[in-house]
Amino acid sequence: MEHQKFHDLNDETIEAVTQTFKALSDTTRVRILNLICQREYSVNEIAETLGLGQSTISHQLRYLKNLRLVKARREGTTMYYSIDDYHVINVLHQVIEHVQH
Amino acid sequence: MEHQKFHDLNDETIEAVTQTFKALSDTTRVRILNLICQREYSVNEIAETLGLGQSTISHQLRYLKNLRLVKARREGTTMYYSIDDYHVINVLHQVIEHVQH
DNA sequence: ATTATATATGAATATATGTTCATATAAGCA
DNA sequence: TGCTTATATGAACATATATTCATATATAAT
Repeated sequence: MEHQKFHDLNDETIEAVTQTFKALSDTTRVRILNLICQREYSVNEIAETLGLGQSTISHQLRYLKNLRLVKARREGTTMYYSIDDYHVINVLHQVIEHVQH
Repeated sequence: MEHQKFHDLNDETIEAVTQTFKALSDTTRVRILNLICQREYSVNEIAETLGLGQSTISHQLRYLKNLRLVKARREGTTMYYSIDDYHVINVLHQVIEHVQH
């Protein structure tokens, strides 16, 4: 098993790595990402589906959008959010499956 | 690209997943894991190599040990720590490489 | 038993983070 | 313009978290 691959990590790399994992370390954000990886969802759809407040979802979507994990599309007054970084989603799914087995 | 695999996540799964990512969302813990994936290290070796206090390292090693990401071996008064969960280390390395490219 | 070395632990502190509330902004329609 | 709907935002609050300091524990050696 032991891969033994050691990385010389500079400060920027470390920051980027921990920032990515931080995005996946909150239950609300994980639930949002796991939901919208099916299809795009509006803010209200997400809030209703997850049973959380509109403001909470909006704040977390901004967080995820700043990290370019999700992207937004406007249609009238409605904003549709979808996944922008499928590599990170892949990592999320890996850990979900690891935990479930 | 789009995998479209949606998981029905119960509360326990979500907690376990976010807990795993939380372990990887701190710079000190990432540096510890990245270091000891080469070989086992003592607490002082880790502290000196990373330029951090002994207490800081010890606290974080306990954290990682509780999650069974690392394991400890005693030799006299010295404790040697090494990786216990290579699947999680693999995830860490994936993200490191993703960030670096 | 005393001393030295290595590690662990608990309390305290400072900082970071997530949610809520109230309100602001933006778009569509009468 | 005024009204409605959808979303975004900022401030406030409560909680979580990482580090530090002082001290405790554990093992070994003299």
